[in-house]
Amino acid sequence: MPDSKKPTLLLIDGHSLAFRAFYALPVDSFVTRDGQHTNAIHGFLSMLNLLLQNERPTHLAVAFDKSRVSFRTAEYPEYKGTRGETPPEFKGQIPLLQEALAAMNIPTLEVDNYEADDIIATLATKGAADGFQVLVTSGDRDTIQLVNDDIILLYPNARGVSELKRYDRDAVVEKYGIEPEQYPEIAALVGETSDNLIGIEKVGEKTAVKWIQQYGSLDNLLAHADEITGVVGGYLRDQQDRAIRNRKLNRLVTDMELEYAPADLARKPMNVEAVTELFGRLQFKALLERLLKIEGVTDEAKLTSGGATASELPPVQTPAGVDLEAWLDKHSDGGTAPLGVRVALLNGTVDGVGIAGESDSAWVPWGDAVLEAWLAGSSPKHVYDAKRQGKALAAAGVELGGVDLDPALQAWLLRPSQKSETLASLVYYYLGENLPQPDPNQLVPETEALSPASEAWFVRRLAVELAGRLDPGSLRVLHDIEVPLGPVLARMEVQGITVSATVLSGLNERLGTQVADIAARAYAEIGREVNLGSPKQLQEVLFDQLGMPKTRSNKTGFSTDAQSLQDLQDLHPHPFLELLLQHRDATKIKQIVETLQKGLGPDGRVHTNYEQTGSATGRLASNDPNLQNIPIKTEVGREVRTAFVPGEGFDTLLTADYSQIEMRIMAHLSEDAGLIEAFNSGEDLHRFVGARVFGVDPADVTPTMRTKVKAMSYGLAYGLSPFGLSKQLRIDVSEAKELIADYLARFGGVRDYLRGVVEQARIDGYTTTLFGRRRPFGDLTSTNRTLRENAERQALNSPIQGSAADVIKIAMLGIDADIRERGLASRMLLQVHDELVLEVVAAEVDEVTAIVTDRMAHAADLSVPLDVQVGSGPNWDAAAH
DNA sequence: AACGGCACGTA
DNA sequence: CGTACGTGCCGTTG
Repeated sequence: MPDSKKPTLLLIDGHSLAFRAFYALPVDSFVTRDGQHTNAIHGFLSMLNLLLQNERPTHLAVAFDKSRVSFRTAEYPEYKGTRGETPPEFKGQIPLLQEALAAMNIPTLEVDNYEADDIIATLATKGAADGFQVLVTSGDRDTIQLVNDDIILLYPNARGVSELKRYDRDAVVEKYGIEPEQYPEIAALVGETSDNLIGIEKVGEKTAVKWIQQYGSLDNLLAHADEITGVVGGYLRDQQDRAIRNRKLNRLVTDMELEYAPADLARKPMNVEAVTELFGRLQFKALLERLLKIEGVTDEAKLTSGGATASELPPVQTPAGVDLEAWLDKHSDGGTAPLGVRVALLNGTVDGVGIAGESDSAWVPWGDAVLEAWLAGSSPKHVYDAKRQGKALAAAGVELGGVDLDPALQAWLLRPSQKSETLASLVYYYLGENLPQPDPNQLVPETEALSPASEAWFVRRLAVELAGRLDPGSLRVLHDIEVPLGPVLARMEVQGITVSATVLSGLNERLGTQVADIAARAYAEIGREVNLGSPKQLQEVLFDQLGMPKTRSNKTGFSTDAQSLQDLQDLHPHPFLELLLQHRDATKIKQIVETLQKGLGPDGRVHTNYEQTGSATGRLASNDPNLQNIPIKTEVGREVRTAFVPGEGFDTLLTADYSQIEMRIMAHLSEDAGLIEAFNSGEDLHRFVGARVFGVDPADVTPTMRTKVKAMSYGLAYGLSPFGLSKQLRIDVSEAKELIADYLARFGGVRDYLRGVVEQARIDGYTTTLFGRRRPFGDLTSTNRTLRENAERQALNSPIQGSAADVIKIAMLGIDADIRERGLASRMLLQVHDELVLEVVAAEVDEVTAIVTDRMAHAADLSVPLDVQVGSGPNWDAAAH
């Protein structure tokens, strides 16, 4: 056991241990759903877990080789030359491992031109000198040379990484018969196959040890080389250059310049949220639990409250009235410098507001007129999740004004694929500090919640930090689109949309009897009652009882999705299949109806929540309830839409949608002459494209041709494959392939553009929309095909979907501004990606139609017109044209 | 009670 | 083996 009086520094060779783990664990047993191999990561982290548990290091770091070249390969190009290509399954695992270590808050080091062992040697030597008990974990024998009274080597045995052999000085002497410092001399004489270092012929470990024991060192041995008798003596004299070269190469560097000193490597609490997220992605469930247990974490709050806040918090002042006015003026530099703002809620109502400048903070209880005026005014403010905070203030009667930066939006623009993060996790991630939080499960919290004033101070710091990390394009999107959109969305949410409870309950009742009726008939067909909603029970019915051919397989057996059932209907017709499909349709719509009923507020309206940071492309997401997936495709589905009606005091619902906005954006981005002409010609798009693809007159494009071309056009922007297209159109793969080839040949600009998007993204590491919104991609260079191709399709789609999202958001800003400026009563209620729904008073229909059409059509200046379809009616279904 | 998997609604 | 979402149910797990 380590010396208990000394701090313990654990140093790990990341590559060497990960590589050992890779070979110790079966590749195929550790693969995520996405096809990412994880055996090396899993093995490494298991080992790390054991080490943390058994050795209880106080300080910890992991070193990696930066690349395969180092000063050693520069000196001797054959160094490690026998090592083959890195196995493709291993390659992507190192970055993920590093990500895991980062989430666990374990420092990793890598330095150009040096190997991990040099970093370890430097830190170990320094650590020993600084009074640490040092533990080195490496699978490289060269590290034996580091062992001394303060440094112990933990070396993996043949069984992989689950057991580590402990080498202190005595153990080395016992095993090799020499002192640790002498080990590299032995190795130099014998040679090291794995490093491609050839030793002296006929000299093995026995001989080398004997010589070194006798002469004390390699230098002394060579000085007395003429004393060695026999054939080996001759070899030694002839080949001594090899030994000298080997000794030079296997000497570890102990005086590197490093960014960390041993004392900087003190263990820090891990970022539980990031670890949980990543381990979830890697599907390491048991490992996560073990890790949390070792860390002594039962939940996140405990951990974050355990960590100290590194910064000195500014004192919390409590100015009021005129003092507050002076305070605000002073700390905002006369209203020019933004202040951090944090609204504190107590039981859902505003309790007060924390405000902070660079080094001062204030708590102002609610009810101060100066505060309210300042919040409503245009003095610049940094507010985390301004939409939510603004809604809380609005409920208390104050419209939040002057929002300058919002860290929630900034963090999303920086990493749009990340699930939205809490203020605490952002503080942790970007400022490296802990935001103390009380444990919500404790009645008497161990940790006091941080004052809203201090939270505001963190918000301001975060905003500034994140602004510094955003590129100019993203900043433009932030300032011109996302920040101003917040209050627009907040108003839409608060307003909600009236839904007729009568229509819903009538529909629900009808669907209820329909579902029961279909179920009864289905049971009759198979002679028993099963749960038609259970894929597992359906599999029994279809494949065992009815003996139908097997469909495509999934994790729990064979698929029973609609496509598979359709296919079965062709291969093995049975009335049960049709009934099952009908049952699915009816229950699905019934579910949606019931969700809407539950969402109906006392005001008779449904208030969705728009997740502004909910998508990776820039789209909005809607939840609680989701109003972006209300049925439209079927007759009954559309009945749901008839329940959406204008509210009290309004006369009609107005819908406005972009027709083929993604294709138009593709036409613009690709500058394809044919596609641009298609949109400028005024001809039906699919007819025009069909004529080109099939080489006929537009008038001669048959419905089949049009269907094919339409599917093709929509699929293009998603990275559609011949296989996928063939399945959708129920045609041969060869025909699909031909269709794609013909299409791309006729629209070469599109082909070049799509190819170019992916290539550029591979180079840049991100894609960009029309307005500068970025989406980073890591897997475009992955050697894992599944991962890479997924990333390619996402990269293909992101600028198109994302630009469309930009466009409609800009239109929404314009519409909202116009309506408010003109003091109209009509209001914008819903956004469904390419469609807006407004409720309008009769007298304003023409004016609102004009505003909406104009703002939508002119939201972006493209090389093709943006066509907007507007309709109005007594309900959402009727309003759609 | 929480979670993964499936299925399916929208653009 | 087509992008982007959210929701509900089932069945398993704790």
